[in-house]
Amino acid sequence: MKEDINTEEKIIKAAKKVFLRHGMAGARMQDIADEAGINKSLLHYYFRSKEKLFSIVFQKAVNDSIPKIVHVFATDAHLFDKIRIFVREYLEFIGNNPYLPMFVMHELASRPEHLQELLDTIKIDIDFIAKEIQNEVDRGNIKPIKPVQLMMNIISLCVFPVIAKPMMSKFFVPDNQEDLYARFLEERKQLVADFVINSIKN
Amino acid sequence: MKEDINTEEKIIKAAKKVFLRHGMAGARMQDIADEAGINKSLLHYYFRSKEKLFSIVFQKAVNDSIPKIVHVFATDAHLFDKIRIFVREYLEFIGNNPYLPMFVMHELASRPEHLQELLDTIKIDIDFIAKEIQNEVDRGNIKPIKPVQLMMNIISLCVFPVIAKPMMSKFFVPDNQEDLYARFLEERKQLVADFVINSIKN
DNA sequence: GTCTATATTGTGATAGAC
DNA sequence: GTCTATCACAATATAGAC
Repeated sequence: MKEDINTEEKIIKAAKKVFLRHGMAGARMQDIADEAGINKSLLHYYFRSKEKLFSIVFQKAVNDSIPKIVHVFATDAHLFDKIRIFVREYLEFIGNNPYLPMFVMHELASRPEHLQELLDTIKIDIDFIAKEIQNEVDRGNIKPIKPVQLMMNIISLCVFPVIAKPMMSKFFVPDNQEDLYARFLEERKQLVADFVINSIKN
Repeated sequence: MKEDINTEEKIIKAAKKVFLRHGMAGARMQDIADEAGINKSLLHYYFRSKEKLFSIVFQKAVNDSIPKIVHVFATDAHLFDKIRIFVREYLEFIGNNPYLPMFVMHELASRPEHLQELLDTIKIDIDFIAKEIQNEVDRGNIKPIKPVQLMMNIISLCVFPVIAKPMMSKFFVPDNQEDLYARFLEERKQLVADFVINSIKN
């Protein structure tokens, strides 16, 4: 059974769920306690304050989501294959964590001064990806495009449709059917890579 | 001078600024009053409650942002030209209202039950755009793609880089220079349309 | 470690003078 | 219409028993 995990882990898991759905300002310590099945004061016993608890969740969220971008590109496959694998894996990951990107971006936009330092602890190297793309351009293997722009395009095509679901499903899916949007996203695991590769191949 | 506008307008303008940055839960009535240069109780005199004031701002935000998507496509230009014009105009619009898309999406994700009814008042017809794209596919003028997927791709490529700025600028722009990201976005007014058209043209 | 009870503060909302 | 003063309650945080 899952009841065996210790209280600290239970709290963090509950806090993650509540913070990701409602953000720092919208989250309630009572809701986190309820979700964890414990008393409110225990939250303060384990973590001094709401802010401290939030920091841990936020840090975890960033650590979980950002590095996912890189590891596929550290292989020696062909660029197009890397793009295909990345899109499939990243869409899978976001599909399982749909609130994560919006949470991080909303908090960063809402109070950048509090959170910039937390971002600064992240070490991530995208230069080697940029260099690989630039090489392909220089060799004439793909159409000219700035590496960062291509990277941004790929990430945009993956992330946006997931975070925009509540807005878009009304207009894009007849009768607002839940599972239809899920299928719409599923289709994109193949479609997005094709779309990108079509655009840059010579 | 701008001081001539009446108090009601001043309040709505201030409320928009504060709500868009911090969301419903993060916004403070005191901050809205300060921003409008008036007293806190005046807010309740003009608008009964925070929730009421929020509804007005949210409704305006949706009305402002969604219909922008459509009007370009109601002309009789070539599809590729429509895409070029749309991308340029929409990126210009979002550039001037960078907090708007995130605000709407965060609120919708955070408390869909409260806001779905506000969304329902929006009447918008994207069917004629879908039909036009489908026609181009059927005639073999562009590569096969589902119209809604193409539309989603275009919107993703426009919106995401703007709302993700606080997260992405750290990794995509050396030394986190403010104006460099602005130039990065400026480039996309040309690049995004090229990227899309390259991908679908036969 | 976990609970109940309580203190403290923040914030939306109202009353009433002008 | 606009202000000052105040209320009422929600939410974070702490004290102290067990």
